[in-house]
Amino acid sequence: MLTERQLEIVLAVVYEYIRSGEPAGSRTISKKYLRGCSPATIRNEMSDLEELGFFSQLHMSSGRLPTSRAYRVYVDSIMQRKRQDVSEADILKGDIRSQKVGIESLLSHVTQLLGRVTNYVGVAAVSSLENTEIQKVNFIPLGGSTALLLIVLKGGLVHHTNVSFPCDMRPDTLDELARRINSVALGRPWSQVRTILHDYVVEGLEHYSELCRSTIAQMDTSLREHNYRVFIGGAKNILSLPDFQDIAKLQAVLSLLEEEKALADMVEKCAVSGTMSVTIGEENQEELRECSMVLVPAVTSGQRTVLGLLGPLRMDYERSISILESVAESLEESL
Amino acid sequence: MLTERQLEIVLAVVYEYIRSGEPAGSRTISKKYLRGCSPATIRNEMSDLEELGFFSQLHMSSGRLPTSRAYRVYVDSIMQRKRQDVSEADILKGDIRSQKVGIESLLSHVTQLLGRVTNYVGVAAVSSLENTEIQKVNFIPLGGSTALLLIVLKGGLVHHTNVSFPCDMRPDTLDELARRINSVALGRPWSQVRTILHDYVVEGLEHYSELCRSTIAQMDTSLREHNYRVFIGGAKNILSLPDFQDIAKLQAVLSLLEEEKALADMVEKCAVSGTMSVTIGEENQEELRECSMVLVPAVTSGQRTVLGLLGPLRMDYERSISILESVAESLEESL
DNA sequence: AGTAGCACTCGACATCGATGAGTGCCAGCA
DNA sequence: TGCTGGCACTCATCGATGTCGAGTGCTACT
Repeated sequence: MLTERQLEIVLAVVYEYIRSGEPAGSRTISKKYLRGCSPATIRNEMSDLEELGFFSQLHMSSGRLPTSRAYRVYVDSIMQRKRQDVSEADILKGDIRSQKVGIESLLSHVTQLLGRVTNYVGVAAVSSLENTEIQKVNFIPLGGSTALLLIVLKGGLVHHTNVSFPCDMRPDTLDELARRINSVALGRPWSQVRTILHDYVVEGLEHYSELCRSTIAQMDTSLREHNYRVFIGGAKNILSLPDFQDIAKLQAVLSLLEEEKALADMVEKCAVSGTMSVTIGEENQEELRECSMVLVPAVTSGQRTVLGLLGPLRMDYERSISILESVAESLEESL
Repeated sequence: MLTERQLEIVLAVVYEYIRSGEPAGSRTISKKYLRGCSPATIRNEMSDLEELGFFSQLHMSSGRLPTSRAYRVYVDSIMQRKRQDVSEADILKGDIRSQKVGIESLLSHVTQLLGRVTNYVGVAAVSSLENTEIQKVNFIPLGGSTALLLIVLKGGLVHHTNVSFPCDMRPDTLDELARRINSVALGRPWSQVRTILHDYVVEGLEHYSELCRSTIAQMDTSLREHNYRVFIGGAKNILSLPDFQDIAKLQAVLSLLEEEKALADMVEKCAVSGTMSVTIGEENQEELRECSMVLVPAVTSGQRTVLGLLGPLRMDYERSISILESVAESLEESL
């Protein structure tokens, strides 16, 4: 669809814009990247490419700004090239290996690290339930007909939520309920436990079956809302980027970062696909129109973990991807 | 120290600045607040007050900006006046009462609510340990010589941390250890448990005494770092305030919000004093030079809870205080 | 098809003057 | 002594104006 030369021009414009932060004109492209063509030729091609939706202009007679579509071409081309490792990778790995205090503080630390070295926003998420083996379920009576439900997952992740029962529960009733749920849940992921417990009535004891089902329903709604635990590190970093000097853009990004749900959705997609994902500008939802998000999955003892970087459209995709991959790698070693 | 008239002028300048966002000049003050005095008189007084450190000028011949010192006088004067309730208080109370899903999500919801109605940053913190009765202690083996330590506090707050032992532990050894710690800890706050378990050796069984002490030490360091669980809501709000159009200021605030430790320190002071605290501009640490923080303690079944608002120097102290107090009140009812 | 040249557009930047809010100071008045 | 009016001065803001340079579109030429 694109000629060889058109492709080169798109890549050059994107590259130059990422490098310098300023829209590239035909002269620059001709001098720096396509010495064989005169500026006038480039101009004609650029004009065509603008019609095709790869470039936009701030005003008649400014250089060309790449659109999301151009970035997409650029990123795809990066992905095909053999990736070289970043020199700083080793330092990062050392830093991560020296931390070993449980998955949650580790991930929180990693997001801050990612944010610091890239100057973008570091993101990490771990699936708190759906596909991770359950290690223990426990009820702590809170008085009256409510109790605290604790679920410990295999990697050491703890999920807790308040549940209420149709009637007051004595502590030993709760213990018995926990024992029954444990006998089913142990070593199984939630997705299985849910269906098994739903049919628990076959076991006989009507009373507990009923309680189990009600509890399961409450757990389920709570967990659907918080299926991923999301960590964010270094949101302040993007303030220093020239791309976010505009307060309105900042506001959009920050409001997204406070909406755990939206982030969880993006993470979910990456986790199920199991491959790196780069979503650029308009490919994202509303608030992230001006941003790109790079996400890489990490395989950690059965838990779905995802690391990511949120940066401006003109983020350094090549470096971001390298860093994320090497951090994900050392995370996998650590867990 | 200040004459009656000087005090009036200070209050008027602060009030006018909070209201309009622009430095007030002598003419305005004379016309709006001190009709009895001519602008010239006000000028002379203002000049004196500037020397005394209550005002500063952006440039020779701009109106006077109140300094932290002037805000302090203003806030002290507000506190003495009888406080009238805000009309929106009822709505807030209704909103809070309708939520009842455990302390953590409640606080998280409250911070967002505070942020939304005031356009400042809502803050909430709850002391996770030191002075709250412990309800249950539990170990979950994580394989090898490490385990997950779960501590459930009276209000339903869960604290968990990874602990490691000098040797591999069998699950039943861990259970026995938990049983022993529970027998001491149940119904007591951590501050007591710490000293009791430290002397646990008298009980006899050397092995467990040693394990207890080692565990205690690890819990202690972990808890010293995370003694308060801090919630933040609506950081995006301050972006729309004219006071934070300057990116540098924003950066300072955001970097503080990411530092849980610093916030915890402020909260701690408020919690132990048990009274409302307003810290203004320079009274705060470095990053908050341009901000004020209002904190109110809430008494919730033995747990130290603190609610707060972080806003610009010229925040509406009167309204902020009223809102915080009524929210704190309904929080106390809810728990 | 590719190139060179030329006119045109538009943002960035500096300059200039007018305006208006606000100050400091001084002399006069109760 | 304390207050007031008057006056000169300062400084930010705003709009008009002009210049500069980067970059384009178009046309004619090879």
